Amino acid sequence: MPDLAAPLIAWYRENARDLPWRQPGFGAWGTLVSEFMLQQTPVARVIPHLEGWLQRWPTPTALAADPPAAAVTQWANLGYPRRALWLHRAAVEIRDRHAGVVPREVDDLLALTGIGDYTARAVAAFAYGDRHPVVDTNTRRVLARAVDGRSQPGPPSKGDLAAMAAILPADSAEAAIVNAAAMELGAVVCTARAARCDACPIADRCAWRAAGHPDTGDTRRRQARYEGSDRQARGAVLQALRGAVGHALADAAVIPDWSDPAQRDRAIDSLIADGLVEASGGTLRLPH
DNA sequence: GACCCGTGGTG
DNA sequence: TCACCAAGGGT
Repeated sequence: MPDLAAPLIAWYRENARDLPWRQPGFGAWGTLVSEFMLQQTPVARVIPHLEGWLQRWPTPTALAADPPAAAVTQWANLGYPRRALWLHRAAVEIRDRHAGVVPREVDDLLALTGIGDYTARAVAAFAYGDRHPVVDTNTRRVLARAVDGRSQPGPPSKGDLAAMAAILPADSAEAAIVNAAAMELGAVVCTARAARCDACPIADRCAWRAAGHPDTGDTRRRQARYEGSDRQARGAVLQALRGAVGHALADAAVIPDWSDPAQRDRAIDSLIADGLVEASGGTLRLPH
């Protein structure tokens, strides 16, 4: 396999975007919060929310001292509000199990609520500088193209970590840069729709480009339609409860005019099951 | 491994 | 317009 690390590092040093979590001394808690927010939410939408969150809760212990409702409200419209709940749970776990310090070991990070293969290694590599493969959707696409000669990656698998580990330099600081560079390249150059191969630092050693950019098919599952979905109903319920800041709402007063009453009830039940909503005495509120 | 989970920008 | 896409993770 051609050396991908060296050109990636050189390109990243010249072209990396100036993002908040890349500031020196941003800290492991800041990194952890940003990674939670970045799970399936675009960078541009995360940035405006990050500073306010960290100002309100500068440490895991500070967040853990407030009720989950505060986290879900502060989360605002970032989407997938379960992440706010899980981030709060992770903060409690960090306080109780790690004396309020974001752990450094991947296994300890993986044991926290809401942290999986990507986020655990992102924190260990970017906040603590340790040598781990970090694989997100951008990296998977870059590797699928450059190494496998495919237009899109296959389904996520454990093999993704090994594939990334195979191109990491021995030095841990350089390895962290290669991880970040692969993500960055996928985000701004080797994008899902129209790859800008003219601006790519590894175009001369890209298997996909060498093969003439074949369309090798797309195994990804189609995202379900949002309009009319249960997710939309859940979102509407939660938005109503967020607006009620703290106090409970009568069950019947929550999105009363929803076109599908059965779907409304189903949404509320599933939110209760997730722990995002509390029901008591015919009223609903965010969890305390 | 399949399916579920929000929200908004974009080509 | 509308399907696609986004620094994933839990069940």
